[in-house]
Amino acid sequence: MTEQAPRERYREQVRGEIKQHARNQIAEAGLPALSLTAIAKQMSMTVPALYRYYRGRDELITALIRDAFRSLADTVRAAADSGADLLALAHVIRDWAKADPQRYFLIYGTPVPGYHAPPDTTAISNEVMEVLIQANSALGEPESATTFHVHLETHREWVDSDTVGTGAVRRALSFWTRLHGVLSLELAGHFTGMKFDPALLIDDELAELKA
Amino acid sequence: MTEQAPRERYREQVRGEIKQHARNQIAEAGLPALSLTAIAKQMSMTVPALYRYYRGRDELITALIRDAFRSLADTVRAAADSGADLLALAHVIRDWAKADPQRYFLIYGTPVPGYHAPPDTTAISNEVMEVLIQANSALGEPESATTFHVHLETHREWVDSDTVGTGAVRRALSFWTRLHGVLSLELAGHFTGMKFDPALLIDDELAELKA
DNA sequence: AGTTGTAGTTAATAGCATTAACTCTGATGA
DNA sequence: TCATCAGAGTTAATGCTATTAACTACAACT
Repeated sequence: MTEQAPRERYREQVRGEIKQHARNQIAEAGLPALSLTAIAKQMSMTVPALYRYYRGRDELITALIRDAFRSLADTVRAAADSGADLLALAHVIRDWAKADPQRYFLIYGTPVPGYHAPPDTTAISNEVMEVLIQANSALGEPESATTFHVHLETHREWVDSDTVGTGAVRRALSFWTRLHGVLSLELAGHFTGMKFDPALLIDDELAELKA
Repeated sequence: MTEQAPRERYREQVRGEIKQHARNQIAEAGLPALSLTAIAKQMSMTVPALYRYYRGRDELITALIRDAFRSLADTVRAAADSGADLLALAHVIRDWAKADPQRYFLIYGTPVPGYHAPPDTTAISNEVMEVLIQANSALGEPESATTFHVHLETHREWVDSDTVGTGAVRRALSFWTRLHGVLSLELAGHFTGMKFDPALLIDDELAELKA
């Protein structure tokens, strides 16, 4: 088997370049600013040439969303594997988000009413959740069960591993929603004017999580 | 002083109609789907005629954002004035959001990098926060101060009323961020597949708030 | 060496926002 | 009452945007 790749390799190369330009545009001016025309101009190509690499604007965006999820999942898993505790994990995610806020919003921002992410993308999303649940399984189960805990007992089919306690699932959900709550408002600039440090609020919110 | 209004009244009437069509479009297909062309068609007008009423697409969006903030502030204040407790307040906000998710995202969704809301709009946003702080001042101050609490002591100039305790401010922030965390993920559909009831998660998250 | 697929082109279509220049009409002041 | 003036609405034009179709040229493979 010789190098049957040169054609395919070039293709992947160009696909990557297109995505890079797209990422830059989104990072600078948001998703609405993503323009195939602008990308083509930057690459010294004509616009229709881009259609050789992506079916259209939507497929390009979908690819970017998938990449973003992949990057987040890898980052979170790497941190968890190297023994980061929940607080450290939270700050790893925050750092990832702050490095490129629009990438975070690409994943967790305003949804487009019609749009449904392809199955492989939601699978990656679940990966993140699985890591969070695992990270939360270190702490034990609570002695007193809250209403939601009881509710979760009978609504946790979506969790892959049966071995993990419902308390861990519940804490993972708290972790995720609390972190996202602070982080998304911070990234969206809703705290500007209020001069406190969002990182400290996160610390506080997650400290209470252990209770 | 006679009826100097007919002209001005008609103007306000049309401005309202334009906004209504805009709201419908956004509710159905998101902000990117907002099209002046479509609005003009629905109103049997030509597109440039709309420019008599709004400087352009951006000013129309700004007006919608202001209206959304106004509606939320009024809703929250009304609930608070009629003696709703924190949990009830949370569900009032959730109901408001679920009635028109895209309106919620218009306010708290993905930000446009360049965009800064006009001062009068951020003022309304502060109104909401003030109500939340007041609602949280009913509960007393905690005996033990967390790190963030201490931090907040010296970073609360943005709070109008000096009489309210820092604990109330901290709880208001927790309330807001926890609610937004769950709500925005729910509205964005990130819980679909996980079959639990987000309302119960909110109850749980806010129950822990009292601690 | 000829065939075939792929990258790239040009040309065309259609939708979008925005501005300029114009017309008409209803209210207002002399 | 009539002239004026402002505002609503029009048409026309500009310049973006994405998308599709039809074509060309080249490079790989048989």
